[in-house]
Amino acid sequence: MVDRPALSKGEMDVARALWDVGPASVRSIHEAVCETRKMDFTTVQTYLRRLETKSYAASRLDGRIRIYSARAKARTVIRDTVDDLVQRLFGGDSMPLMRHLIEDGEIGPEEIEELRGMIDGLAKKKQAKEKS
Amino acid sequence: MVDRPALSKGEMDVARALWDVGPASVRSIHEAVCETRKMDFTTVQTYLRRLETKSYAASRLDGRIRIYSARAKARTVIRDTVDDLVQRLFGGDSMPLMRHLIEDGEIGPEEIEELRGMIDGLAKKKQAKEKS
DNA sequence: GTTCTTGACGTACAGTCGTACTTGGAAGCA
DNA sequence: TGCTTCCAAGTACGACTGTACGTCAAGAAC
Repeated sequence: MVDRPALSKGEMDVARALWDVGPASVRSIHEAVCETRKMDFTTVQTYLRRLETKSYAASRLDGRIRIYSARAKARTVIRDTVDDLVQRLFGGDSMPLMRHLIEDGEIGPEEIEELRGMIDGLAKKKQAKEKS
Repeated sequence: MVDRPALSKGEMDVARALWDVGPASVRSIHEAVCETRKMDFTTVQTYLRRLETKSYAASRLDGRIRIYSARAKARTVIRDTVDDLVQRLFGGDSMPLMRHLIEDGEIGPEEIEELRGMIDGLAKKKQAKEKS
């Protein structure tokens, strides 16, 4: 895959809105962004342009309206971003982050169950691999 | 507590080294940084100066050697950084991040046990709170 | 006491980021 | 058809980042 320059914070906010609302006009994306955070329309426009030059987004003109769509998958970007953070903050070991999330995060009872499930699943997968 | 401007990536690399080696000369910190990543001596110096103006570090002269020490606790910085990321990437919900870490991260058998323990602990704490 | 080494400190400088304002054309409406 | 509104596109610009280089003085070595 392409190796894209990392996203800045502001760019990430806009990218998230873009993932949320799917291919959409600047106006819609602007509205989506503003649900979380005030930002001028033209600022969003600028960010979208930058996302495009960094190959995180693509756009086409539909009449006189420009429609932006995501080019990079959210999952990939998230992976890269998190990996980078884990690297930088903990030298690559993700356990401290996990600890932090479990101990300081707001986790409800349902989520606790989900976590248990995920961990069991992981354990099972490990065992299966070991046998083979 | 003081509200400090956020750390940039480079600053964070140096801050981590500073936390690791404790109060130390630029040279020692430089060496520590370089274990993970090549960086010029004077670059480290510049970052330390910036960390100081941002109140993440303090320094004193010991003879003609300047000794830097951390002023912000690693824990705090980590919390702020992670919270910011979670906010930006998932709108504040930390579960997706957890999912990512569990599914994509390198987690050994021991760590699986540790995670189980942490989750049990959390569940117990929740229950206790509910009763009161 | 002249040269080498080590460090602090000031300065630099291009690149990126955050945040817009401005201009000019297309569409809608009075 | 002239006025108003919407949007794209260009431009701007100070702050922050990454990455150093150059200078100057203190101490070490000879």
